[in-house]
Amino acid sequence: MKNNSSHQKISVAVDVLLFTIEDDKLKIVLVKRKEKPFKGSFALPGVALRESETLKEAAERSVRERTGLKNIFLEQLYTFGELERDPRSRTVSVTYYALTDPGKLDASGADDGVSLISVDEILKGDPELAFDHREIIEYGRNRLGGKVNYSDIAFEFVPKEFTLPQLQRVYEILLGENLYKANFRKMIAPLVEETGNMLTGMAHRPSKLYRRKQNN
Amino acid sequence: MKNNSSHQKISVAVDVLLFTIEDDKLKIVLVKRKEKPFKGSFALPGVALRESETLKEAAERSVRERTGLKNIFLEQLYTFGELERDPRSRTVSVTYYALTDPGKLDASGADDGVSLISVDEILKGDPELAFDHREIIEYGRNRLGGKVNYSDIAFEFVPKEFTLPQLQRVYEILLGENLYKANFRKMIAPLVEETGNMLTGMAHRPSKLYRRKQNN
DNA sequence: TATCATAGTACAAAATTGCTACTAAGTCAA
DNA sequence: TTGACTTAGTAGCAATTTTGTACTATGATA
Repeated sequence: MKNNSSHQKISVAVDVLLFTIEDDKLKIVLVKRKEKPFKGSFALPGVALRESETLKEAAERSVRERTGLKNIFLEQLYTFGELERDPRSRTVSVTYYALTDPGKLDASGADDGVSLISVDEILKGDPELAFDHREIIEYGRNRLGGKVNYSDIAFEFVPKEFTLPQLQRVYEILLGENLYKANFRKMIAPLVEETGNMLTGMAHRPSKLYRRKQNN
Repeated sequence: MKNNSSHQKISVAVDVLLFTIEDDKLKIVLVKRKEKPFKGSFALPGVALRESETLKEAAERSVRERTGLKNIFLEQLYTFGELERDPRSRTVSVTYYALTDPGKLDASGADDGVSLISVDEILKGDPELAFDHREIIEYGRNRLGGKVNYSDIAFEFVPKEFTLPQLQRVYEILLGENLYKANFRKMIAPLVEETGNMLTGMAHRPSKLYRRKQNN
């Protein structure tokens, strides 16, 4: 850590990958760029880091300015610093990933110009994104897949009260493979408790509603 | 990602946690600061990011300038951006961790002012480090512990030819717990192959030397 | 009221992990 | 030269976890 180069020409940006699951698909919030370069292309919501805010605060601001969401799950992902990432100037981008259930996102009153796009489609190349944002999303997608197994991130994608089939579907989408119902329930049982309510009106047998167990 | 703030007051540093295992202890390379602030304290080796280099290149440069080492294992750890990290100016520090076996480090002809310090001692608070470097090392130490189980980082701490007891010791130090010999060998067997050589002159039964299997 | 589709449970088979106890081999002291 | 010592390496069983199948339960719908 030195400060010998007194005139700094390197910009610091904070970009956010805001994931949610809707219609059984992993999706991400993108914004349509209104300026060059990549005018009209989709890009990750991001901000320039201010001197008076921490990295995480900048990430929270980015989410809030675009979607109105506050207090959602947010963790640092990776920092990208290739030379030609941004044609305007040398920019280092610290990325965060945020998770939310689609209900909160709908209710939050997001900007125009904010879209929810299927991550699978993006990774196939459609639509093409601005900057290196497709690669960033690919990296984030892989991280999510890894994190499912040794953390509780799956809960971030469902409402406070949820059914086990719902939660299992989240696991399956994040892992990209189907799970055995019986095994899934054994695994998840210590983490949840019944609310006493049922999810009815769905045709067929209704399922019990659970909530996340707090302590433990 | 915006560039509306044309005069950038935020510095970008790249700091490296260079770990090795020596005398059955996890150690880290620190340098003694020659300037204020924290003059005389130990700190992580770091550099200011140059406009013409990527983050990883800066990390490599930091390792090379201090220790002479090239081509060692290097991965990004985390980016620290609290407001008061550096009393001189707002500094975002992108950190990398590097791993090496102590043999390479000895042979590389490191600078004066470069020390190998026990990580356990540092985490206990002795010696006290400059900036927030103790917290960074704590974060890196935890990451190492987690990574052992689902990656091959342990191999980075041993020479090209190694014995299974040596490798097991590395696992034990990183995990902080003892492993059963028989299980360890079953787990590691698919990853290694015998070289045909033995490590002799050690008193007691000599052990076979192995190398890492390449493909697979 | 029977059928359908999904919710939820019981339980065996297979694989892995945890653990103990053994045999093997070189050094060193007598 | 030999036997004790200490570490290297292996065999194998017990306990647990994971994998998988097959069943029963329940409300909606026709």
